[in-house]
Amino acid sequence: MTRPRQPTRIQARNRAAILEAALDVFSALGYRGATVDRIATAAGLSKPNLLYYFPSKEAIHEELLGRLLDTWLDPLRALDPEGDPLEEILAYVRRKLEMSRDYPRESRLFANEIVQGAPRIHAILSTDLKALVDEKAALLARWMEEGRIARVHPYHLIFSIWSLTQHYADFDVQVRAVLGSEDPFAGAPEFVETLYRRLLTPG
Amino acid sequence: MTRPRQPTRIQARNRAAILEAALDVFSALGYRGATVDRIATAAGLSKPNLLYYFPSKEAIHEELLGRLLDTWLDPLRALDPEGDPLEEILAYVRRKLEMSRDYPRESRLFANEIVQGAPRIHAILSTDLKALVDEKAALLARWMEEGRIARVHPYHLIFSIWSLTQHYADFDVQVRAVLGSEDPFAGAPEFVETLYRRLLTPG
DNA sequence: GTCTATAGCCTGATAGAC
DNA sequence: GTCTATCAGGCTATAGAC
Repeated sequence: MTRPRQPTRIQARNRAAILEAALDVFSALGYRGATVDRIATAAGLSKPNLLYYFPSKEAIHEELLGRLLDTWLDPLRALDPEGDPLEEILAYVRRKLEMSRDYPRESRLFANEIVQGAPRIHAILSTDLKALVDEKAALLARWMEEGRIARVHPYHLIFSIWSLTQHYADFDVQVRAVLGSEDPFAGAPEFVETLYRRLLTPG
Repeated sequence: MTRPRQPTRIQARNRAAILEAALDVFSALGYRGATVDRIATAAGLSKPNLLYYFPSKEAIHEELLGRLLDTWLDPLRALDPEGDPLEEILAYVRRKLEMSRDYPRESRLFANEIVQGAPRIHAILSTDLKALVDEKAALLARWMEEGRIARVHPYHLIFSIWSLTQHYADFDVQVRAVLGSEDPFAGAPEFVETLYRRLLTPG
């Protein structure tokens, strides 16, 4: 009853375990700091066994990045031209903040990659990502021209949302060191909502 | 005419060259990605010769971090209780943005360290950095109570300044990939100034 | 599919001549 | 002070038994 073409349940489970473990290790130590042995142990496998499922450390990293980039940009894609401008933007900000809270490893995986010059995803950034941002920046500019939100540089507006929200994931250690016992995600949502309301309310 | 206690000119020059080269390499590749050989070559020295000046790769990294952290926090220290609140904050924001433009390597050195959990400077973050931020957050809170700037969470206000300004250095590749040929630092100062004016103007 | 053993490379650091 | 040569350890990846 072996199925030679379709991945077996064991294969699917092991590949998933490897990717989960790799996300843990890559996001915490960066590409160079992560070792195959460490990922394998975290996934409950031996090192050669891990390399039976993926041809190389590089391949695991690539698959992780590609697979997660899409999800990561979903909230921006969801920015709806038909919705209320300010509410759409605030929903985007909120969603991004929730992702920093709930998926900090994903955020740090990208942060690690980009701080070091994005050697593996640079092509995607200047094609797919640029195209998406161009589209949404045009939408923001239209809303501004219609007077429905205040006029600011649309690209820098998007950058500000990225940086403000991802900061809580990427610089988590620093934020917590400064705040002490206070939970960062207690005050953050109210702060960013206030910020974007005041920045974008027309008039 | 050798001076056994005082560093000679050659020593001083070589140590400086090593630190300069190390900043280049560490900030671009992270601690693990940087190799002693690469730093040595960039400094115009052989690997053993570099290790004549510094006992280890770790020692170079530590000296860099310690030496730069102070400079990095100077703009926050300069926040003047006697000045005009909004203008003081805007000056701080502007100075931070200039540092991202003029010293992006320093920003990325810290970003690399912090994203990976700040293993080497965590103690400093929760003592010195926390103390400084506590002091300045108290100042901000006082200004808010006096009604001289609008009321927001002072710590998150500081985090927002850090993240917004350093984003242009740390995520430089992404920002440039999205903007294409447009210079990020053309639109950024006006954007952040508008943002903080609208956020903090009382009323 | 999973293991032990190991090849082969790279890296941090040292030895020792000059 | 600076070099060449080299060691010792850690790493990715593979070989080959089961």
